[in-house]
Amino acid sequence: MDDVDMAAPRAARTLRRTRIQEEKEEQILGAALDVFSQNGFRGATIDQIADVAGMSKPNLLYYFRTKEAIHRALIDRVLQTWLDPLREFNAEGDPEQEIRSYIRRKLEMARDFPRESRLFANEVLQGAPHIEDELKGPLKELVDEKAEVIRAWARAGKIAKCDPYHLIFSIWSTTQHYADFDVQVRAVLGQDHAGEGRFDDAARFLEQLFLNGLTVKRKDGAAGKG
Amino acid sequence: MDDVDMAAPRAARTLRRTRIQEEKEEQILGAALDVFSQNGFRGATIDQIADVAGMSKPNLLYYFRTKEAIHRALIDRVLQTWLDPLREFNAEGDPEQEIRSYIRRKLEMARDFPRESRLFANEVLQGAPHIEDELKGPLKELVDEKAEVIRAWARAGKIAKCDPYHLIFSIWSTTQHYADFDVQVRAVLGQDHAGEGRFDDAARFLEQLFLNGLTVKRKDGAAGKG
DNA sequence: GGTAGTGTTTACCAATCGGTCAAATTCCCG
DNA sequence: CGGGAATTTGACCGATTGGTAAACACTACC
Repeated sequence: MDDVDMAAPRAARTLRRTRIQEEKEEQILGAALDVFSQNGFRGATIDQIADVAGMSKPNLLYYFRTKEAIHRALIDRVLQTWLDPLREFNAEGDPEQEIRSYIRRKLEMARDFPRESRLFANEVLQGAPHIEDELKGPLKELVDEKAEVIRAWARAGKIAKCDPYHLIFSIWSTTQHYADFDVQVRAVLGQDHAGEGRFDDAARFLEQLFLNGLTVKRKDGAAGKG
Repeated sequence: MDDVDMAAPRAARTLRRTRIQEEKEEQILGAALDVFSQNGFRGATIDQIADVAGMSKPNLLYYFRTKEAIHRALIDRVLQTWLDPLREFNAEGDPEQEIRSYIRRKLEMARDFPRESRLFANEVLQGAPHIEDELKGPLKELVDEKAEVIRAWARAGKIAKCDPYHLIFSIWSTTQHYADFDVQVRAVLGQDHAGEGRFDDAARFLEQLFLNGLTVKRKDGAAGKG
């Protein structure tokens, strides 16, 4: 291999990564997270990212040769940590407790990393043109694995029988809602919920919902369908 | 009022609406729904909309003077029908049945009008710059009203005590998920769920979730928290 | 302290963006 | 069929888009 990969960012063609490379790439990815998560891929511009990153456009393009390259690097980095909560889902643990803490962890991520959530939301919403492979490959495999865990719990009578895939979807959607639709949530709740208490309220509600549902528990246990 | 409103589309400044006006505006809004729902406001272009609508850009701009005008007309039209299911939420009905049919109606809309769902999702995700007033005004008022209904049901012991706002959020998020994150849902479910059976599965799962939760119902009714 | 990369900037490019204009065409009604 | 309004088009505009070229500045290392 005589010729270097000219498609890679110029800074990556050199052997050793310099201090400046680390710093600038960090700046760029941070700015790109801001811009891509707010405008989606098509709506984001390199100028905008360069502006937020505090550098000139050609300087930015010295580190990432194209808009796609920035987006890809960002997706790759974020996807890793994003699926961690699901990976921690433990087959040996107590089912109710596992579901409870999964919900809680996902809510914490919605609260602490809303931009990351919106980055994916934008991408998937717009047809996932850049992450199709990740969805059909690693993501599907991980979900398949965890779905089997849930199914085993249901078979063992530890939780109610239910479709494990739709259970996972419902946990994703309810928790990520507080990041992706934040402005709507805050608009509906109004000024009095200005703080971050809505995340605690959401945690309480969702734990109740997923474990007990809305039906009033009757003393004689007649709540089951007749 | 001598001078006409020059900010309005030229076609609207005339008194009688022509057949052609009706038809072309319909074409444009249909195409705009396609394009805006897939790319968001910033990511959409007039050329693209004109192309999908099968007309030239100047011709399109004869009916809607700006990109914002198309978007606004689209939002106004769609927002009306979008909130219908929530409006139908009936205080006098049976709580469990009302929640059940609300979920079902929302799922049907996710299945039959995914573009409309994605239009709003894109808009809210990107900070709702064009519909802030609608969220804080009419939407909030409608939700406030229905939240009071739910609260009354809970007080009367007809359903479990819970935060009505987060209940509504969770119904929105779980149902719209099947429209907004459709590609992800299909990627995870795989080829075997290629048809539209996933909506039926989702309906079954969500009804069970919202009414009974995941905890196994015990004969002695000990499922309630101690 | 020179020099070979490494990093940065200015100037620029073609393509696309939202939008305008005047001329050409079509439609509708008497 | 005639004529005025409604509609459509091609040519065009300045701004912005993603990206490039080359000169310039810096920095690390001998």
